Amino acid sequence: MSTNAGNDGKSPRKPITARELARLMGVSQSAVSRAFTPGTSISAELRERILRAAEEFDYQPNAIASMLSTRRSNIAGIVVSEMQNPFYPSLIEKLSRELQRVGLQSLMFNITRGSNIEEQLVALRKYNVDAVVVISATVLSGASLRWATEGRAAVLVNRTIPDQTLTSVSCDNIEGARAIADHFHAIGRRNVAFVGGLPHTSTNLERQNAFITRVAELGMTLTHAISGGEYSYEAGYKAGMEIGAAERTDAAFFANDILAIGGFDALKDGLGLRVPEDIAIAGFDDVAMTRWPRYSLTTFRQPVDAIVAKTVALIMEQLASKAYTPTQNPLSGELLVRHSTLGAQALEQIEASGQTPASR
Amino acid sequence: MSTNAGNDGKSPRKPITARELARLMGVSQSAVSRAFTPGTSISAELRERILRAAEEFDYQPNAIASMLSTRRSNIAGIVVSEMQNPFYPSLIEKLSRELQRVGLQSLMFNITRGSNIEEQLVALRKYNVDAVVVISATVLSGASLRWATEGRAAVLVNRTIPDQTLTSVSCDNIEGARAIADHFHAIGRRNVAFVGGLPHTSTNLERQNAFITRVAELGMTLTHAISGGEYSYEAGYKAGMEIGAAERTDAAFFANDILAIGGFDALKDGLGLRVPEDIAIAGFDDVAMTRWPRYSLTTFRQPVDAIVAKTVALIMEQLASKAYTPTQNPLSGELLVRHSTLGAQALEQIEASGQTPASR
DNA sequence: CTGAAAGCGCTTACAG
DNA sequence: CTGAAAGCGCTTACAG
Repeated sequence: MSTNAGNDGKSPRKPITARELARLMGVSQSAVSRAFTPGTSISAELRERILRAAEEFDYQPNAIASMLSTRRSNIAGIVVSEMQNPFYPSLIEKLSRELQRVGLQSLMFNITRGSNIEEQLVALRKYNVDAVVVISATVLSGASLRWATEGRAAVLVNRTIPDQTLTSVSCDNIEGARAIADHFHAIGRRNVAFVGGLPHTSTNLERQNAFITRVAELGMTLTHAISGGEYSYEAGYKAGMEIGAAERTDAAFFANDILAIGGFDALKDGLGLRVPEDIAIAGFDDVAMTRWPRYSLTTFRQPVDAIVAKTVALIMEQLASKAYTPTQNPLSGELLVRHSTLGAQALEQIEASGQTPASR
Repeated sequence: MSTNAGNDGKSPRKPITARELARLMGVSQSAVSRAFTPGTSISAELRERILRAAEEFDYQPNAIASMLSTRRSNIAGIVVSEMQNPFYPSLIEKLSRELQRVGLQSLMFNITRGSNIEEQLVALRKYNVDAVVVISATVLSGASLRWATEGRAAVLVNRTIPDQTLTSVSCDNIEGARAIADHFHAIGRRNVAFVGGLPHTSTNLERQNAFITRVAELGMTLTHAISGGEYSYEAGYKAGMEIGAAERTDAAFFANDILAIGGFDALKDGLGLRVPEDIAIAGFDDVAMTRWPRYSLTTFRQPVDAIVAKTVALIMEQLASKAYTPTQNPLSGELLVRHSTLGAQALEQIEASGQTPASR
């Protein structure tokens, strides 16, 4: 790091190149390049000398040039859309951190709904990203996804495409939704409701189908199956008002935590019901808000760290091999039982007997 | 978009280059390049012909090569750190959208606290980003920021460095904190508390100083000045318990909404106080949660759209001129009075008389 | 281990 | 308006 007196913003000073550094040192430009590339044939001594000089002259290899030579950009494109759900920012942050660790910088591609989506995806190809991670339940068709990711490592996170021609990693939604249904049954509830989020997304469909199926298997009654239309507090609130108005439902599963929290407020504050005595409420994801004492929401925790780790591992694998077979990777989560489905006393009993998931 | 039968993931097929397309068409490679560069001298007819052929052969200019030639990456690095605060994901999303609109793709750099920060910043230089936007209250020193942004357009969002040698755009924290103090005074409160977040950050310091100063000017008593240590629900909750225990305070200003919501829950649920009758609560930012009926939190709205627009405008300006003078750009926000400081009746009265900010 | 040279795929003066 | 050619700053066979 060198100071640069007189630089008032934009650089008047061009960074030094490998060739210039080489000339300065009386070595070849190839040597400079090799000094910065691990595993190349260069004596430890020369490398040392070059790295020291580089430090002194503030030289750094130009990544753009090296991308052009190697046809490797070391960039991962992360395709995201709606970030309303607090689950995603934290997932993205962890993912980008892990990618950075294996040498991939994250280029974010924000897909705006509505506008021409394919046009937005061309950037992925233009920038020659080595890998793409699609974290987005949005309206991208399987065809455009295949086109955009063609020739590069690609993983879909928390979404799948029907023909499964692309690798995906996700929370096991079926396991989760069944666990919630089982839990409702175990605490004696028999009239249950389901509230969905963004229709036509795989997360939503899987949670809905698995829940409804399990409810039937257990002989419980499905009082409502409402589509919120989106994963939002407002949609959850509205659905909560609808469910509470009918007075029969004693447990409600919302397809994600934000919906559930909206529903919670509607049922408790909006309608004056007691949670969980009158109605038990469960969500999905385990976002930070669920742990607020006010909510203490029972939810199914998505295994975020495992999702991130698996995603990165699959990317590296694909990057290393020329041909691979797409795989689907549902990862196990964990049911977290909290106050919104169990009163404090019941929770304590269960915890004391050590037979249930922690409530943290 | 062409199908590519037999591609099972990684491409066996190299994308076509400008030279190949040129040969195919019997034109020069320069012509192909010009066809894709607006404002270059090429006949409309030739351009048309080339663009059609490009479509047919699925040709797209290689952005990496063009970066090397033009020494323009068309990439903006966005330096972010903690995304706990829901204010930031939405800011980042909008920013990246707007940057995309002016032709800059966003490369996200996640700075992890603790680990070597300068090392993390070298990527900004290696990737030759044209612009950098630092959205982060984190521990980056002015010196490392100057080094990392040297020679490129740079804007700090919601943070400043002491010597003001870098351009910054932020919400006018002083205006906001004063407005809150004035509002507390106007509704008859006289014993007020302040709760801060991340110490040593400019947002926190400005809000704190302006609030405390204004409180003194108005002759109110400052009962507490607590540092939460971080911008989190938990810190707010803890501070709320502390403030409520003393029984004197009738209004509390939390340096951001997340803190305020934690404080709200502590004061209302934890201690059984009435909000706003016993204690009025105000936050800062206007995140979505503040509009939840449960909270209806009075807050100072950051002008997010204006912040994004100004940031992008400044970036473009810097990109266009060789030398520029760093400027500080505090942008006006808006006080949103909601139920956490005014009872429903008072709110209605005020709204009817049309003399106050909307509560939306 | 080291260097000279070709090449990655564009852009852009320079001629015509 | 169009083309031939140099050059952006690296990497990497190829010789030695």
